[in-house]
Amino acid sequence: MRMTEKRSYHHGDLRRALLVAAAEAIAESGPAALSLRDLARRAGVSHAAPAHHFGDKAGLLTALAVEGFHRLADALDASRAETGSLLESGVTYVRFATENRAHFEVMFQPSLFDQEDGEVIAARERAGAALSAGVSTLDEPPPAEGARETELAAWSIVHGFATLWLAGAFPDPLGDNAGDAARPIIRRLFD
Amino acid sequence: MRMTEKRSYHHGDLRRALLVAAAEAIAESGPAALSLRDLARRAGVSHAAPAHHFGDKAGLLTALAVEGFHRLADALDASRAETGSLLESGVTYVRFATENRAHFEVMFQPSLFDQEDGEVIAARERAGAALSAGVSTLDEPPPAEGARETELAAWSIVHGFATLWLAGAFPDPLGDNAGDAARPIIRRLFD
DNA sequence: TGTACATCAGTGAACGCGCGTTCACTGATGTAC
DNA sequence: TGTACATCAGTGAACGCGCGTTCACTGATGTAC
Repeated sequence: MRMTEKRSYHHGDLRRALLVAAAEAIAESGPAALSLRDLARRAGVSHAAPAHHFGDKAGLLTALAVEGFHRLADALDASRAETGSLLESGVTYVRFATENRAHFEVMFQPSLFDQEDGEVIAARERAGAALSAGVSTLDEPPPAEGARETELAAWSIVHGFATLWLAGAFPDPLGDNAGDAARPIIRRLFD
Repeated sequence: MRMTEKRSYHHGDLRRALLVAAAEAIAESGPAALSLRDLARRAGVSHAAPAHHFGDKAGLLTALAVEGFHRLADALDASRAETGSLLESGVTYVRFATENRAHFEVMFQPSLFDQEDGEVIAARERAGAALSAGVSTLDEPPPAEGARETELAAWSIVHGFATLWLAGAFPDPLGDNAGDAARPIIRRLFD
C-alpha cells in the first residue's frame, strides 16, 4: 500500500478500516443502527465492498467482539502485572468499557454476533481467565467456597458501574474519568 | 369495550395493547429492531394506527420507559416496606430487570426515548428516590460522607448482575431465578 | 326516547427511502516462467 | 528483466423489501337538544 497516494483501486487495508468505521458508527448511534452501506461510505468505498470481508453485519460484529475481548484481556493482564491489585483490575475494566464503548456494547449483546465462532469463544475465554486471575490477587484470599461469589460480585460491580456510566444514568456529575470515579465505589466491595 | 366481540372497528384499548406488544417484541429482538408496523400487526390493527397514540417510535418508547420506572419504584417501595432490607431491595432490583426485560433495556438506553419528557423525569425521580431510600435501611448506617459511595456501589452491583444475567454472560449455570442467584453475590458487598 | 352532529379512532392506498444482496465487470497485484 | 496469466479486491447497476409518513376516508361513540 502506497501511503502517498490519496486513493487507489485497492484500498489496502479495508478490513481494518471497516472495523474502525464500525466502532465510530456504533459509538454514535448504537450497534443496531449499523449498516454495511454506511460503513462503506465512511471508508470511501463502494457499498458492496464490505461483503467481501465480512459477509454480513453479524460477521463484522463477530470480528469486533473478538477484537474487544482481546483488548479487555490485554488490559486486565497488563493491569495485574503492573499493580497486582484487584481494585485496579476493576478500575481497568471500567476504563476499558468507556474507552472502547462500541466494542463493549457489542461484546455483551449476544444476539448481534455469532456466539459459536471459534475466535469468539477463544477470545472470551481469555478475557474470562484474566478476570478470574484478578480475584486470586486479593491480599486475603477468601475461602475456596466463597471465591466464586467474590468473583461474580467484583465482575457485577465493575460491569454495572461501567454500564450505568455509559448510559448517563448517574444523576450527579462524577467527573470526566470513569476509572477514577469508579475506584472509591469498587473499594466498598473490599472493606 | 365489549369483550365478547372478537373485533370491532375501534380497538378499545389500543394504546395498552401496543405497549404490551412492544414489550414482547423488544424481549424477542431488542429495542432497535422495533417497528411500528410490526406492532400494528401484533395488535391486529392497520399499520398507520400506532401513530395516533404515540406519534413515532420514540414516543412509544418514552411511554414504555415511564411505565418501567414506575414499576421499578413500586417494586422497590414494596420490598422496603416488607423487609426493610437493603439486600432484599437489591434482589428486587434484579428480579425486576429479568421480569421486565424490555422495560429495563429501554430505561437505560437514553438515545431511544425523550429524556426531557416530564413524565420520564418524574418517574425516574421516583425510582431514584426508592433506590436511595433503600440505603438508609442499612443496619449500621455508614458515615454521611460514605453514603453516596455505598449507594452507587449497591446500584452498580445489582445493575451489573442483572445486565450480565440478561446478556447470558455468566459462563456457569446459576439456576433459573436471577433474584435468588444474586442474593449471595450482593451479600458480599455488606460483609 | 329519538335525532343530529361533532369528535375521534382506525383504515388503506400511496409515496419515497435506505437497506441487503446479487452479479457481471474491471483494475491491481503477485507469481511462474 | 520482461511477459503471461491467475487471483482477488473493489465496482456499479439492478432488484425486491420493510419501513415511516401522509392523507382523504369511514365507522363508532358520545353528547346536545
